[in-house]
Amino acid sequence: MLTERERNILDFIQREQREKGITPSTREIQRHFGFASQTSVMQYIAALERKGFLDRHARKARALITPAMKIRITDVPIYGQIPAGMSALTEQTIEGHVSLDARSANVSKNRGTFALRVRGDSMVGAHIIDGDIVILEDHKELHNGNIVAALIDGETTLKRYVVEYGRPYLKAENPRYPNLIPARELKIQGVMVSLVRKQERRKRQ
Amino acid sequence: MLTERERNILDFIQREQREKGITPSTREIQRHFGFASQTSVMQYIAALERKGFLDRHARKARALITPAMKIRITDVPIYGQIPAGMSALTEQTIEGHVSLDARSANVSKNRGTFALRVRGDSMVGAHIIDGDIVILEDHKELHNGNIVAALIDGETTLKRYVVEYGRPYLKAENPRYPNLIPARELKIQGVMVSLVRKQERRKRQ
DNA sequence: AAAATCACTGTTCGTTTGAACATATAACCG
DNA sequence: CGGTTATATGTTCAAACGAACAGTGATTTT
Repeated sequence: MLTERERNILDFIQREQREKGITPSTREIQRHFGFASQTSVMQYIAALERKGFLDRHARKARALITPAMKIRITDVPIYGQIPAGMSALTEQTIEGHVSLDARSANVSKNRGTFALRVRGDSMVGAHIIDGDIVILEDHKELHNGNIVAALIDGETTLKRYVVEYGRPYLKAENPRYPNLIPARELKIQGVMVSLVRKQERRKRQ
Repeated sequence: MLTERERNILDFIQREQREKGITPSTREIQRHFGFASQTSVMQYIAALERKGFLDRHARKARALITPAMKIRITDVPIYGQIPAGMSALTEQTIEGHVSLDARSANVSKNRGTFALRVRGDSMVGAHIIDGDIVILEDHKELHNGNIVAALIDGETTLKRYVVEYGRPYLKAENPRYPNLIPARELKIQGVMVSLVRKQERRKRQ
């Protein structure tokens, strides 16, 4: 699959990355192997990329990516409270981040993925408790029975989206909370795709 | 230790590295934060380096190194069923992996961290349901009330560890399941530290 | 025998990138 | 009030870097 030279160059790139933390530039590779021309390296890199052993960002410096580091980790921002309209989401309102691999979080790429820290116990019936981090996606097809983050009176709440007799409403999964029937329009901010719970040490809940 | 701006910039660098595989250039950071001058970024990077939150190779492109990067994401193996004794954990019994950052998963370094896919509804009272992935740690101090994975009759079960009148037993968080009082010894395989739930699309649960 | 692949050289181009310098403002501290 | 720190702006420079083009020669494949 790979020629010896290609193998050596790939090894060098990976070793450099492990040891130095950054991938070598084409000229560093050139120097290490004693090439008189940098073009040689360009050709090897192109070959490695074509064969799928290397990924890269074109026209950027030190932008080689070795397959070892290609674990698909998604970085999801956690919002304490989502202000009116998804457009207003800025760095300022971010409480923190959760990072987890796309598969376990069941997130798709290129969808607006965000997270909310759950407050209160209005969703205990769906086994979502206070302090949980719920991961949601914008631009996702909304189905009956999905758990959603919705904007009600300028506040974001987590509820189950239910359509009954053709009319949608928001259902709390706790008998102590009322269902919300939208007066005019229902602003859905995201559909729940997964949940992360950090277990507290002492407290029993 | 760090100012808010410094923190934000460090976060951005780490996030970019995880998502794109390469660290951002100073001008990319500049653009992201809307600085009019690239010098601003240089100052922040110098500050972060001075304070020990960032390492770098001077005069090289994209040569920022985030020391935290290397430890942040933990790769946790998911076991379908843990066979007798932790020593017997092999690759064969691994169902998959979850990767998430140590902070959100609240895992410590150098502890045996592993995950279990929950089967059945014996822990619904603790809001842990069928299909959930529970992340546990071996070698963790065991406290009264912790949720643990324990080995009972060659089978691994998830239960709450309760000590009453000086005697430990395993409590199911579902009235339909009996508590387990250990006959001889209680083999605790891990203490729950966090939970990941993948929300199913159609099914309402 | 022609075509393709492998393994290079030498040179040029233009962008990307880190670095430096001078300057400014607002907040806080003693 | 002066000194320090945090937070910037605007400009310039040189080095680093990826990319492209036009070749050469040896080996292997068709």
